Amino acid sequence: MATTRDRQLHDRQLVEQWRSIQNSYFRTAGAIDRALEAKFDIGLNEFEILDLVADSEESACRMKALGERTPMTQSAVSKVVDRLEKAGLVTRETCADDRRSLFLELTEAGRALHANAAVEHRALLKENLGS
Amino acid sequence: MATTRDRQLHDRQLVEQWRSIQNSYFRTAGAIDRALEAKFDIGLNEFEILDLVADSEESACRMKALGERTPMTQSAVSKVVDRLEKAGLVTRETCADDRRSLFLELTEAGRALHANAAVEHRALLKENLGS
DNA sequence: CGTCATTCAATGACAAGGAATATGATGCGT
DNA sequence: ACGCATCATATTCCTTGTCATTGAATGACG
Repeated sequence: MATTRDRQLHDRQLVEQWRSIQNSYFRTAGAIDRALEAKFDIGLNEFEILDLVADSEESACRMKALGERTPMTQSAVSKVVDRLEKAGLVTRETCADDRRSLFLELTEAGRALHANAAVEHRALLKENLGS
Repeated sequence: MATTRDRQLHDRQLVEQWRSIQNSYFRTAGAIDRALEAKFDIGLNEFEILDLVADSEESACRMKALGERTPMTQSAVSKVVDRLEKAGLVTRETCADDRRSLFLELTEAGRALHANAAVEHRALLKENLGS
C-alpha cells in the first residue's frame, strides 16, 4: 500500500522532472533566440514559422496549416507573419478558390536567410539537446 | 564518411525531437496554467514562486535565491512577487544583516492556497509527464 | 574614513503574446 | 435568392516579460 511518504517522494520526483524540462527548454530556446537575433535579426518564433513555410514548399493555404504545427495561437501566428512580411522575408498571397485563406511564400531574401539561419538553428539544437 | 543525406536525416530528427519537446512543454504548462488560473486565480509563474518559497521554509534572503532556481529573469521575479504580495499570499520582510536583500514569507492565506494548488499541480504533472 | 566597484532589488519603456472580438468569405437549408 | 452558422484571418485591448537603468547598501582598499 502507498504510504504518505511514498506519495511525497513521488511528488518530489515529478517536480524535479518538471524543473529539469523547464530548464532545458528555456536554456535551449534562449540560446537559439539570442543567436538568431544577433546574427540574423529575427526571433525564434519568426524562425520557426519561416522553417515551417520552407518545409512545406508545396500547395495549400498556409496560415491555417501553420496554426496546427506550432503551439502558437492564431493571433500570435498572424503577428509573426506580419513581422516576417515587413522584413521582406515572406509574402501573403490571396488564395483563389477560398478568399478567406492565404498562401505564404518565401521571398528570395527569406529563402536565403532561412538557409543560413537553419544551419545555426540545427547546430544549437545539437549542442543543447545532446546527440 | 558522413554523406549529405546522413546530415539531412540527422537534422530532421533533431528538429522533430525539438518540436516534440516544445509541444509537451507547452501542453503541460498550458494545462497547469489554465487550471490554476481557473481554480485559484494565480498563474503558473506565480505558483512556481509560491512553491519555491514554501519549499525553502527556512533561512536565507529569498529574492536572490529564487532567481537562481527559476528560469525567470530577476525583474520578472520581482513583478511576480509584486502580484503575490498584492494578492496577500506572501510578504516581503527586510533582512537585518543585509538591507539590500529581502525575505519572503508565506501568509496564512498563501500557505493554504499553496497546499491546495500543489495538489492540482502535481496531479497535472503526473497526467502530462506520464509516470 | 572616502572612493569605487559590486550587489540586490525595483522601475519604466517597450515588445510580444493571449483572449475576445471584428471582418469578410463560404456554404447550407429552405 | 435570403438568412444564418461557420470559417480564416486581422485587430484591439490587456497582461506579462525583457532590457536597461536606477537607487540603495555593501565591501574592499588605499
